[in-house]
Amino acid sequence: MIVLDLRDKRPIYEQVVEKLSQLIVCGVLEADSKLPSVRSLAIDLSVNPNTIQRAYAQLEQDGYLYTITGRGNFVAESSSWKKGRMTLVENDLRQALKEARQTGMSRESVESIVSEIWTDADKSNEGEE
Amino acid sequence: MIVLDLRDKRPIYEQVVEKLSQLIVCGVLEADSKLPSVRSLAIDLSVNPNTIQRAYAQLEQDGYLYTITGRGNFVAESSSWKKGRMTLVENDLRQALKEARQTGMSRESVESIVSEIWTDADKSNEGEE
DNA sequence: ATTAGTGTATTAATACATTTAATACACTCT
DNA sequence: AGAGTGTATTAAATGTATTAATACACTAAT
Repeated sequence: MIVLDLRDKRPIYEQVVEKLSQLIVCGVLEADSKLPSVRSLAIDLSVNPNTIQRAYAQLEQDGYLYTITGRGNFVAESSSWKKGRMTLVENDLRQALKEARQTGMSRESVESIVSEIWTDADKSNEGEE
Repeated sequence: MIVLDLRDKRPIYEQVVEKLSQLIVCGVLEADSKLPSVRSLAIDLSVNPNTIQRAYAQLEQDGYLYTITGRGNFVAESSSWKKGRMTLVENDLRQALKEARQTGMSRESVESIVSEIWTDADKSNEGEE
């Protein structure tokens, strides 16, 4: 389902959170569909169950999934994460734009990149070498 | 000269790198002007000299300053960091824009934020609560 | 030459976060 | 009852950040 990058210096649970939340935001994982169990995903990724549990706890905290004890973890509806995700994303964008301007990037260059991103059909993910 | 945020979970040396590089990029620190010595800045921030040295080493690596042994550290010319900084900033911006689109932010909303940032006179730094 | 100030390097000790490991418990479904 | 689920706890191993204490080489001023 997901693949870890061992060269990534971030904690494993953080990578799992990122990958799964992206799959949910993209719509690849439908609302109310069942996610892999803590133990099965741990085995799948060759990782300790505690690590997956931590990731799932974070994902639940952020509204990306809901838990039913004894049954499993399920993808939440977009209404649960839309708001929080939007503010996070907007803050990131503002920060990036500020630094771009501060570094001397022209507004035209920025507009060009915006056009590029919004034109490009549906390039789901970047090519990570 | 700079102030540390103890609530920030990032390493101290990383905060120092961020703050100083911003001062240099903004032009607050002129090229060839002398930076505080490793020891004096360490005392100023109530931190170990090794931590400052690590920050300075990183800043030199990134082209923000140059070192003359026995004399001190000095602010580098913009040509030294402009290129690397620009690619970093552009990558951050692309990533932020991709996530914004993915989350469902409209292009108009993005354009609005771009206008806001490029209109705003010269708000050097955000308000960090 | 001596002294003070500078960058640089090394080693040890401590603190903290991440991760693994081994359990144990409560719940759900069959 | 049994298998599968989420959850909680404790201990140990690992890696990084930081402090601490030195030591060395260079530069500038006297």
